[in-house]
This record gives sequence, structure tokens and C-alpha cells, in this order.
Amino acid sequence: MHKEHNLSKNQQIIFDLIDKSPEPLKAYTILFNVQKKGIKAPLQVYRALDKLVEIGKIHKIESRNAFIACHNSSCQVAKATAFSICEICEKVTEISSAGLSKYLANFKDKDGMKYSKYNLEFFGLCKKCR
Amino acid sequence: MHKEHNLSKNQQIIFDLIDKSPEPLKAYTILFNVQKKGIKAPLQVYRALDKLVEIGKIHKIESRNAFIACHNSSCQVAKATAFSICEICEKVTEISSAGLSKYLANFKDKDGMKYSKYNLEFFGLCKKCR
DNA sequence: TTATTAATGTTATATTATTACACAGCGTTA
DNA sequence: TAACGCTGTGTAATAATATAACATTAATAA
Ligand SMILES: [Zn+2]
Ligand SMILES: [Zn+2]
Ligand SMILES: [Zn+2]
Ligand SMILES: [Zn+2]
Repeated sequence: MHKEHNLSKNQQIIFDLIDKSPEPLKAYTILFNVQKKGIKAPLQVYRALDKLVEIGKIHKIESRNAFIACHNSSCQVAKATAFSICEICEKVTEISSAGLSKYLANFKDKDGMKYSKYNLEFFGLCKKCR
Repeated sequence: MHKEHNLSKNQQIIFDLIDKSPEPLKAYTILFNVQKKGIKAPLQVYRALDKLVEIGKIHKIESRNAFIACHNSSCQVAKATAFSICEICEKVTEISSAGLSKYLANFKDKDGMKYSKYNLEFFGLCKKCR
């Protein structure tokens, strides 16, 4: 259960594009694809992306500078994300494992510090490319 | 125990700079700092960085586009890295936890896939900023 | 209403990273 | 020796990613 956010016009346009994409989208690919809808400048895209990331509707794949819609309602609160990335076809999948999130949320570093926020990217070959 | 690599001139200059830095360095900060040693172009920096990452002498902090020397001989082989990042002072620490690396190396996604390569970035507050 | 916050539009610029091409050094091997 | 492959270097140009600064408008709250 997570808080509903009423997306603004630009946020909604950009979220819809990302949400229906089978693969993570880069900021300038998004820009190119929404120009017909009146979004003309990089900053308009980045502002919407920032907000969408903040509220957990999308995540940034840091190693790829690309954005993917969240497919896991729980990380909308915690910003604790995990992905697998295929090094051949670049397919990205959000990992939803209770065991993994529990392990990471409870992990303590050598100072005894716990972290509720993290980003984990696994690299390997997907089913198809194996 | 890991293979020794004889670094080239540019690689050595750039590694030395990163290794003695208390914080992760960005590519153009590195460029600025090695210009007195004759390294004049971004590409010379990026080529050295690519190689140093490849052989595990340094790691890239993906969320910060910055590079840090490895302080953990084991990830020089596996490219399985974990860091904690302070959201206030930006201090970055490489995490060296046998438990964590074992857990992640043995983690299986829902297709039963295991991953020997991963990058994990924890975010929180460091001791000083807490 | 007034005030405040969030979102937008626009231009310019900063930051991060790669392409393309020419060449030098070194070990292998024909 | 010469030919080759491989790694590294030097240089210029450019591509890709992201933010600063400023003006304006829309939505929300007091
Ligand atoms: Zn998610
Ligand atoms: Zn694949
Ligand atoms: Zn390391
Ligand atoms: Zn700190």
C-alpha cells in the first residue's frame, strides 16, 4: 500500500512512456519521444524524472543512465532497489525478493550501521542469452 | 592473492592520484590534477580508468560518476563490489564483509540464476554526520 | 484573499564520455 | 630480419548526460 501521487502533465506523459517501454529509457531518448507532446527541453524531462524517482514510480539504473518503471510496490517507500542486467542484450529486470530485501535491510556494516536505502545491480546473462 | 599488473605510465600516474585521495575522484578532476604530468586529454584519463577498473585496482561509484581505489583484494577478481555512501558529506567506504559477499554470490533470482558480478551501493549517514 | 509551494517554459551552459585517426613500443614468430 | 598482433599513447573533434539561471503559471493552503 503506498501513497497515491497525482502526476502533473509532464510527469504523466513521461511516466506513461517509461511504463510501457520493455526496456530502460535514457533521458534523451525520452526527450525525442515526447517532443510531439510539447516537451521540448532536456530540463523538462529531467525535472519529471527527478520527481518520478523521488516518489518511487521509476528507478534509475545507475550503471546505464537509464530509467525503468517500478514493478514492485514495496520499494516505492524504501528506495531499496535491486536489478539484474544482462551484459549481452541489456535486458533489465527488477528483482523482488523478500529474502534479499530483508537481508540487505538488516545488514550492518562494521560500525554497526544499517541502511534502508540501497541500490544493487547484478550483472550476468539472461535466460535467452545464456 | 591476485595477479600483478604492471601499470603503464599513464595508468600509474592516475592510479597513484586516486589511491592517495581520501575521496572518490571524478574523471575531469583527475584530468585537471594530472595535466602537470603531461596528461592533457580526457581520453587519456578515461582509457587509464577503464583499464584500472578492468583489472580491479579501482572501482567506479556509479551513482556519483567517481572512482575510488580498491581496498579489498578479493574483489579484484570477482568485480563484486559494495559501498556505503554518506548522503551528507559524500564519504564513500568500500564494504568488506564475507557474509555479505557470500550471501550475494549465492543469491538466486526467481529463474534460479546466480550472479558473480554485482555492484551494491548503500546510502545513509556516516558516523560523523549521524 | 494572500501566501506558499509545485510545476512549467526557455536559453544557455556545464559535465561526463566516446569516435576517429595516426603512431610508437614490445613480444612473438615466420 | 620482417611481419604481425597487441597494448598503449597523442590529438582533435564531437556526442551524450545533466544542471544553472531566470521568468512565469498553476495548484494548494492559510
Ligand atoms: Zn521498484
Ligand atoms: Zn540477454
Ligand atoms: Zn574492491
Ligand atoms: Zn558523512
